[in-house]
Amino acid sequence: MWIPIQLNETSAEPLYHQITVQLRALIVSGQLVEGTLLPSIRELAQQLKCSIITIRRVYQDLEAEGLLRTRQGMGTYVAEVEESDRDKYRLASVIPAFEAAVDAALRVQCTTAEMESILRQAIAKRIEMQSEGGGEK
Amino acid sequence: MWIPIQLNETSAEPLYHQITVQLRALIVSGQLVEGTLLPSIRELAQQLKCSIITIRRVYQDLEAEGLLRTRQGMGTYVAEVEESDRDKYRLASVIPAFEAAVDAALRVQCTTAEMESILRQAIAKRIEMQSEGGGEK
DNA sequence: TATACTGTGTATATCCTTATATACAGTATA
DNA sequence: TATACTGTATATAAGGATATACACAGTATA
Repeated sequence: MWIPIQLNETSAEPLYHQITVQLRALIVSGQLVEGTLLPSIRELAQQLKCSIITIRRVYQDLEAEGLLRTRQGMGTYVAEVEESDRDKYRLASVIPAFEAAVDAALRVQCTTAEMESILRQAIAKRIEMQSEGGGEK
Repeated sequence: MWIPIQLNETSAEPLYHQITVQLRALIVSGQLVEGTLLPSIRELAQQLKCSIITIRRVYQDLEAEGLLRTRQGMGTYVAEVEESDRDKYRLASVIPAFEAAVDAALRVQCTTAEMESILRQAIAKRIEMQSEGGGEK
């Protein structure tokens, strides 16, 4: 089984983190449905040209978040998530990022209006980059 | 000269970074006016109970950003910033933080409306914490 | 039960970040 | 010019993050 993950070798962002973030997004957005059997750590390690221990770390981290379920000898599956918990998982990575941004803004006395304006510009910029880059990271 | 900087010893955030962020905010918000002579690296190191090299790094980083001006033997001053460049400096740390937040949000298919809602909640939460904590970090 | 898959645990190499000491160099002034 | 301040340069200690190899253990099935 092939998983759409793109690694940026030049980035300072660590391998395991790039993989975790992208795999989490695939699960939490529903692109990988509940119960799906993921590739084995050796298989995914081969696909991404990294060590199986790196993949194991990713699977472990996501299991700790409750997004994966792993059984020795059998493999790793996408966990079943309560419909009601869905948004909690979806936003678990988003909310802290926004809080950090607000912190930075408050430190330099940004007004609420300014933050909203900056947000709109950031969205515009990113949407634009997405449509340009196509499938790129 | 005393500078209002509070360090959180327990935090994982490195010393030099805590100092940089708070000093930058003091400058960029106008609480330290242009031309002000900052405490010497030895003086501030003593106040914050850290090495002079740590303070030097902070001054160097902020000088690289254009916020400080330093002269061997004389000391370190708050740089004069063009009124027109003021916002650029103010927002230099804010915009990347918002872009990172938007990236995280787009990865899990957040809508613009969702992001705006999350932003409002984050602002509410932080403002509340600020007023509770008084002068705390 | 042999085989060929799964995940697991331990031990380790490598690199980067953080923070430091200490000796050096420029500036002002008594 | 001696002194007492400024910042600077070099070298290094200590810790954590990242990534790995390799030997071990569970599961399914021919």
